[in-house]
Amino acid sequence: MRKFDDSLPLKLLKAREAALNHFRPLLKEISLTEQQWRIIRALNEFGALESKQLAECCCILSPSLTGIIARLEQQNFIQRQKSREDKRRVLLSLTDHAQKVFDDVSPRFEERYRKMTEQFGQEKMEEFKELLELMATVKP
Amino acid sequence: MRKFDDSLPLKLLKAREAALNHFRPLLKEISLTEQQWRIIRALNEFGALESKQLAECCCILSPSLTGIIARLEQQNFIQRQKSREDKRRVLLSLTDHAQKVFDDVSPRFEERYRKMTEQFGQEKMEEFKELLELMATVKP
DNA sequence: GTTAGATGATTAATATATTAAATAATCAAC
DNA sequence: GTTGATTATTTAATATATTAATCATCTAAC
Repeated sequence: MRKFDDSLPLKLLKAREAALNHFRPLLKEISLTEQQWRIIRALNEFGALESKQLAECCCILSPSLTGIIARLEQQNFIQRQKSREDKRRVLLSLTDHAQKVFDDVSPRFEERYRKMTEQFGQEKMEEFKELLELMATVKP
Repeated sequence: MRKFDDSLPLKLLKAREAALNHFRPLLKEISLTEQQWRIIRALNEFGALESKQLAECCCILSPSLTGIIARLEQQNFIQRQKSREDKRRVLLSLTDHAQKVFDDVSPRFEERYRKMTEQFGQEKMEEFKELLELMATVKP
């Protein structure tokens, strides 16, 4: 039978852990979790987003997002406003404070990302990302 | 600047979600979490393991493992015994019940794994796993 | 205009992740 | 044989993941 270590989910988990280790020190330094930073990055790029869209693009389930947003709002990183057309929806965006923090630290993340890519190999990284995208599309 | 979607950790997360979607229905059917199943698979292959070794090979941190083991013990899936040589260590192994459950359902997991591999492509999968292993070795 | 069903967000309950601290046992040096 | 550092595990505190259920709003059909 297939060996324990020959498991795609496990290999994906271990690879992700290794990748994250490149950024954890920086995240700790600015006191943000991986998920919080992902959300801030998304809102920086897309501007205001509805909760559902944010959950979708950050790969975070709605119930988790509710809590994460509440804490980010508490820390003055995110502001919420209800949509006027559809009162069920909530629009989320970065505060000026969050934007400033992002602009300050994102170059340092970029630098670490560059180093990680360099270590791994530029071409391999391209190939790797393509395979990851392909796997993300495989339906059960 | 690099786009939001061009993030290796995010791609790894999405690929892993997609991969797990092939097995979630089965896990739900037998009322085991992904982590619980991973631990059972490990103990099936390696026999008795110490907590630390189990954490290492399952990529689960010790404090998480403590809780997971407690629940698996509660459900009569795992038995613990303290090492006589080193009273700090705990030896973990599958109960007969767990072994029986594993033997019963593992073929169904194997079948789904086979289908997933087939959908993704056999050769691509090989290549993919090699890149994943390589990434797992990259140090920050 | 009402109503049944669908949808977006939240709440609740339980499981896991993460970091720091505590506990207990071992080991190494003296 | 004590002491001090190290190691394996657990506890504590907080954050996130997952599933089910709730709540409010909206939409479509009547």
